[in-house]
Amino acid sequence: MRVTTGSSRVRETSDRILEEAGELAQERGFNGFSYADIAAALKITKASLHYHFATKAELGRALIVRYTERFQAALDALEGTPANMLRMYVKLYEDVLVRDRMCLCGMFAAEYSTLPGPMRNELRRFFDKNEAWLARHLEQGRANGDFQYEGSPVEMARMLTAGLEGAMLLARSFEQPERFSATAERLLAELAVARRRKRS
Amino acid sequence: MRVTTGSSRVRETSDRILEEAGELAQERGFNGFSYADIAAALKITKASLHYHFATKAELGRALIVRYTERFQAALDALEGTPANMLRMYVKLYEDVLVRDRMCLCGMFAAEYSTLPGPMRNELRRFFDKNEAWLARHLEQGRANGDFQYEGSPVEMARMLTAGLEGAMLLARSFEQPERFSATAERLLAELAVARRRKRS
DNA sequence: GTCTATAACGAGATAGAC
DNA sequence: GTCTATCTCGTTATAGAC
Repeated sequence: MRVTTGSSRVRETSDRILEEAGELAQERGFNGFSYADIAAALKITKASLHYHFATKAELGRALIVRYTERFQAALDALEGTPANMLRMYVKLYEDVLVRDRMCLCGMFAAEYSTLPGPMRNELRRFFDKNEAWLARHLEQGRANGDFQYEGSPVEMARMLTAGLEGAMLLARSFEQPERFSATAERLLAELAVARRRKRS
Repeated sequence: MRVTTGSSRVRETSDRILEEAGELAQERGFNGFSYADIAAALKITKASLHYHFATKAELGRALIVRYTERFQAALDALEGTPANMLRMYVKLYEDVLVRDRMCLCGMFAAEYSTLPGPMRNELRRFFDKNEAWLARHLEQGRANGDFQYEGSPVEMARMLTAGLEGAMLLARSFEQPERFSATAERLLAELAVARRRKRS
């Protein structure tokens, strides 16, 4: 069994496949890229791809698992007050968008009805993890005075996720990443973060 | 030239094509259905479809135009106070979702990078019209006391659209339409509608 | 306006040599 | 683990008869 660290210089082929497929999926969606696209980019054959990921459904599932792991790792690395952590959370989305990509899972969510079952389940796990992280910090933020809002933290977490995913969708359609930032700011303002900042 | 009214009993073939294609597109996306699907549903041949819509890009564009017209007509039919009109606006989205469909344009927005140019332009027109309607009534609502919010009506309109489109995406992925309603309620609450209702 | 027939291509996937 | 070669099927689109 090989040790796989994030800093390994020579990447396994399967890693390079996931990397390339991930980029294509975030740009065009699961139904918007093919094995031929990946093969051309990596200069290997389609047959070789099938050695690593027998079916596209399997590849798709691996993409979500990997994306979820990385996202979770990024969240775990965040530190600071709840208000600042929320700002950094939004920044994670922005970093994706400026590269002309969508959140992988937001993309797949749109294609939900055409996705194979295993991918659907993995997709929900991503959003569940997101919701849990957000709800936790929204709750802490309300407790320590960073936030002021009505309703449950979970409800608010779902509103934020919906707003951010939707804003990415629209910003991309207008090819104006600024639109995302503007809407994200307003969403955070609803938590009374910005509102209190203006009054301080 | 034939008069086309909404109540005509015998529909033109091109109308029936748009109807069926529209349903397929709202369920599976533009890249998720084929001429074969439409042909099978309408029991005509693929070749006949091409007589009415020479290319799929043309069909796609017609779908957006039609959807935009119908949506605009539905908006124009709304009456009442700004607060009530907003509630009915949300209801329009809900009606789509309970039939296991997405907003056609929210769906296409996700596929934006794979859409032909003419479809992209038409897509933006839909969202522009939406934004204009929302901004107008958000402004009136703030003037007459229905709403309380900071920032410009356009900013708020964009936040609402993003939130509603995103909420549809997520509700469908969890196969829980209630999720949409809950998030929509919270979004409206941010306009201080529900908040004041609770306190009255 | 609808049909049959078919072209031309790209998709996911497999067999089997190296 | 990667290759060549091939299969099978689905896709958009067209030609031409009726």
